[in-house]
Amino acid sequence: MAEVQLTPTSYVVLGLLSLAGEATSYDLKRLVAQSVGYFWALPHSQLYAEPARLAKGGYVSERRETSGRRRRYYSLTDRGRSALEDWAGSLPDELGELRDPGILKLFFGADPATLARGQLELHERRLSEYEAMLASMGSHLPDGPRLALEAGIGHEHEYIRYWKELAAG
Amino acid sequence: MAEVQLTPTSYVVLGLLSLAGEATSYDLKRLVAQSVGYFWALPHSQLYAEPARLAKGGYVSERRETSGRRRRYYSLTDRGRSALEDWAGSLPDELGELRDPGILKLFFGADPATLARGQLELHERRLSEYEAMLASMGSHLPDGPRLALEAGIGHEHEYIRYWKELAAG
DNA sequence: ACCGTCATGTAATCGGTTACATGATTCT
DNA sequence: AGAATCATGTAACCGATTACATGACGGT
Repeated sequence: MAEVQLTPTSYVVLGLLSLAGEATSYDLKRLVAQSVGYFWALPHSQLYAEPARLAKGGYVSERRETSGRRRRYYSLTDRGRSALEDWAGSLPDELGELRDPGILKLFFGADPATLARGQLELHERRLSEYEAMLASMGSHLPDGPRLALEAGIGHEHEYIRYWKELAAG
Repeated sequence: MAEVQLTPTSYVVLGLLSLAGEATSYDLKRLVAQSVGYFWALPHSQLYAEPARLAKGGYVSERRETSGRRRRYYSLTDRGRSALEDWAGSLPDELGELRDPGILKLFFGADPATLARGQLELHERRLSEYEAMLASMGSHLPDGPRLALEAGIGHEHEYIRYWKELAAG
């Protein structure tokens, strides 16, 4: 059982497995797209590579179909579940960064008004999507995912406030 | 002159060189720490590797001291300046992601109130830093950097509003 | 039958992170 | 003189991105 480093990607996989039970990489891909993906996306190739890595470390177990597609089904081991709980139960060591491509361009000389109008449109569209998600599934969403979605909505409001001011100027 | 892919890291380097003129990797390291670093950090090793990469692509030129420390001084070439302008002048193709470690933990089961109190403290500290920066250098900051800083401040306010609500619950 | 999209992966490359290393200054 | 920090890099590993590839299935 090799030593594998647990990255945020690892916890996304562990977390989704804890919600979904047994899942294939393709299942994970769809789950990401429908849930965390809106604020923490992963390319599907990672969802093939990462469970394999986690299996090496003993955090997940693999069961493989013997016929047909021979799909690999992954599920949490005790070790995996406990790693996930430790992680979720501890305070983050550091804050995230804004890392917004639009703000980076602004920093290095983009024209504020032009940029702002473009960004505004994108953020308004995204806010609508988030609000549609909340309206449609909000009530039967677990607390964590719902609160995370509300965080996303809050930040979209802030982006819109910000770019609107610049779009005017 | 090899084909090198221009990443956000590349544009940070190009952008800083356009502001600073000639600079060494160490100069870039200090510049990042005092400017973009607060919303888009880079490890110092990247500030050694990336200018070398950019030189291969003809975006920057290198001049090396012949005595003493034999420092490498980099500066923009015409190609580099024009790549930077093209980039800054075009609209970002896609929006950034929130990618906040705290929100990720929240999504996967962290206790909201406990987490919120921790995050709140960190964000309040960070907000103070940003406001101190704005107060001290705000007036003689170029538009781009100042607007970027204001974006950071706006998002910190939003984080504080958000976590405060959860900290109470 | 055929075509498109779904489903399921693998391979290659490369940027990024982490760790290591060491000469020069500055402070005590 | 010694310690600590500044300054300046290099090396190794590895996670992430991009591209390639192909069998299954559902609809026309």
